[in-house]
Amino acid sequence: MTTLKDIARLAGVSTATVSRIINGKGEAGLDTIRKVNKIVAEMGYKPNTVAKTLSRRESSLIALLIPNLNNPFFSELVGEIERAANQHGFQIYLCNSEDDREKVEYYLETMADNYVMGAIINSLFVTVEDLRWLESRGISTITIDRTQLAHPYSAVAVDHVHGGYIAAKEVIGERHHQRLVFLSGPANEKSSEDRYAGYLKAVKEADAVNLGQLFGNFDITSGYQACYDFLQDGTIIDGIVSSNDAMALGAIRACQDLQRQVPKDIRIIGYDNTSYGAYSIPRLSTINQFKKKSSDIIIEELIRVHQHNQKAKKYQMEPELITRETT
Amino acid sequence: MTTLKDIARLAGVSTATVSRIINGKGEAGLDTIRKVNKIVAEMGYKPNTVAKTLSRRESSLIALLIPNLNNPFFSELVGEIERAANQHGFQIYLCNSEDDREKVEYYLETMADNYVMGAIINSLFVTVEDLRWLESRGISTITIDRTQLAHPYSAVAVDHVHGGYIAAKEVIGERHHQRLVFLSGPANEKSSEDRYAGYLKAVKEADAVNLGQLFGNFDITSGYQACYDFLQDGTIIDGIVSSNDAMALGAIRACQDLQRQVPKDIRIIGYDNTSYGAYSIPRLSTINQFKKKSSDIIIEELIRVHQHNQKAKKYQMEPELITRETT
DNA sequence: GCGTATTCAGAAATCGATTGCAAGTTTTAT
DNA sequence: ATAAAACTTGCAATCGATTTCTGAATACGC
Repeated sequence: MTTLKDIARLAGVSTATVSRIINGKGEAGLDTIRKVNKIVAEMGYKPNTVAKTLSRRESSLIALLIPNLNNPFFSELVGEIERAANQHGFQIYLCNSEDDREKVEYYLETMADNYVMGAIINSLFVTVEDLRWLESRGISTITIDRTQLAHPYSAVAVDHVHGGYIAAKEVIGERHHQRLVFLSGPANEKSSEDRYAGYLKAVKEADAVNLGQLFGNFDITSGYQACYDFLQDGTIIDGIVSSNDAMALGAIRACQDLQRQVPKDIRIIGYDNTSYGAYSIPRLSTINQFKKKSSDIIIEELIRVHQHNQKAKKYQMEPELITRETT
Repeated sequence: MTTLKDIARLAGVSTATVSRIINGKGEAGLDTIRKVNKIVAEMGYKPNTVAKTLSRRESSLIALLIPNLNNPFFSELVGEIERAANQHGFQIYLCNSEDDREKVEYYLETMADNYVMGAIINSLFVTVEDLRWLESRGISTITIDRTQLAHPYSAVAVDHVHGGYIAAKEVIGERHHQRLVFLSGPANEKSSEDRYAGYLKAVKEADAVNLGQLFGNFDITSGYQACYDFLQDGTIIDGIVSSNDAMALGAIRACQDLQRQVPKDIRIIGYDNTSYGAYSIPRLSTINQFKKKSSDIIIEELIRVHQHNQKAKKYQMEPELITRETT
């Protein structure tokens, strides 16, 4: 492999000069620049990433900490973030926490070890102290959605209160005295609680009855279980507002198994707008979260804060109702 | 941060000695070992990953090249591989190629740049030359499934011919003169073609009629489209054998939209055993691929070949039929 | 023409490890 | 007791960049 040294030797200058020219830093004579650039091009020289990382104490990786990949919301998000990061010359360091504090700690450490430029955090098990620790290691952070944190760093979140509100309104429609349940994520999960707050507001406004929350962990099996257990004894309800699509899909299946028709007997709405909901039977109504747009914002925010040393911002995305067949 | 130098100074020995002790390499006096270890523990010293990578020209990353994350087969696989890699102290460098040759090239380069220890390859756009190039850069490779390559490196694959065979047999059952179509992945996709071969064998044995292949790209939308277009004009078929679960789910939805009952009019089987198929309406019969076991094998094979310099092996996994409601 | 400001470019330290070589010390064999 | 073998350990080079400091060369003002 060609190294900086080789280029320097061939151009008859020092490595310092070559480095400066390549990075467009500081000064250099016009003809020196031309000569060096020519040789760089001829040799197809590319700086060694690892050496660069070591000496700058910063890599071109962005850490992405998520609880799992089974939930299509996350897998789709990872894809979008990867794309957005790529456009700015960054790669993804995937950290799959499985909602396990030990794995979270492991990954926080390896993020620092690898001098990642920034970290995108989505985990129930990351504390404000963790974010501070990352900051102390020169790592910018941004939390996305589904976190329960109040912190001074960057954040992108959908307006979940509003999302829960429009979801519940869609399920209720013009009807009166509707009996509803809220299919929630893990207890203490902030975004889920926000949606629940919006749901409660809609319930109140519409003179409906809230039969409480069912708790799941965002995956399809947990949604199925929670609904099946709840409906098994014949409890009559009119609608289910779910905290995500996967659990809603599980809920549909549970209704089917218990001979409740969707949407005739029970109307159901999901949250996230993942591709599986678009082709389920019946097609799932849901709330869209603009994953693509959020991803661009996330990456740009990280770069903005890190490179230009500007202060962190909070972003709020407006959720959007997508009506399909389950409501 | 504590560095090797600090430890060396505190222990009153050279960095060389500390390095040797930490890595269990070569020789060291028993009391020196004890002393150094004590100080290492006291200071909570952890070697700098990047420096180590630079000097050893090998990192603790394993590259994972996949076409996308939308297909749950991949997202579930990524999760399993990540888990398996972690157990051996490796992390994942996620390379999402989007089946785009340019992105593949980009990632092959960055793999080398980052001195990844090994690469797990699943892409239609990687050539044998690419694998050779990786080898020349000291990167062990293993291809998984869905590749069209004959190469001398490691590989894990399900016996897709057999998988296609048992899938088709399940759809056909004991019936005669069945009219079937095969819902395929992209043309030239080896594993899909293998399954097709197995399918053809079963068709022949059972005296059934093959109406040909429909092509998709493994995502749910493409499965829906392909089936919808094919069935729209009233063509009568008895069964669909799909190359993956996502497309099968799309196919179910297409049948529903065209008033064909599943499994009464048309029986459908998927492939991969992803979680969405377990809760669809009707529940999807499928072929299981042992993602977890494969993931362990993949990581262990990479380590075996790389660290112990042993020759590459090929692994064949036997597929397993999972009967649910669509057949 | 001379002092000063500005450019340009190199030497050398640094980032934080690993490792080949050689020297010094201890063991073992005879 | 002594030569040879086997351990321990340190020096210094290396991995491949970045960056501070400094000196030389050039430009500029008057």
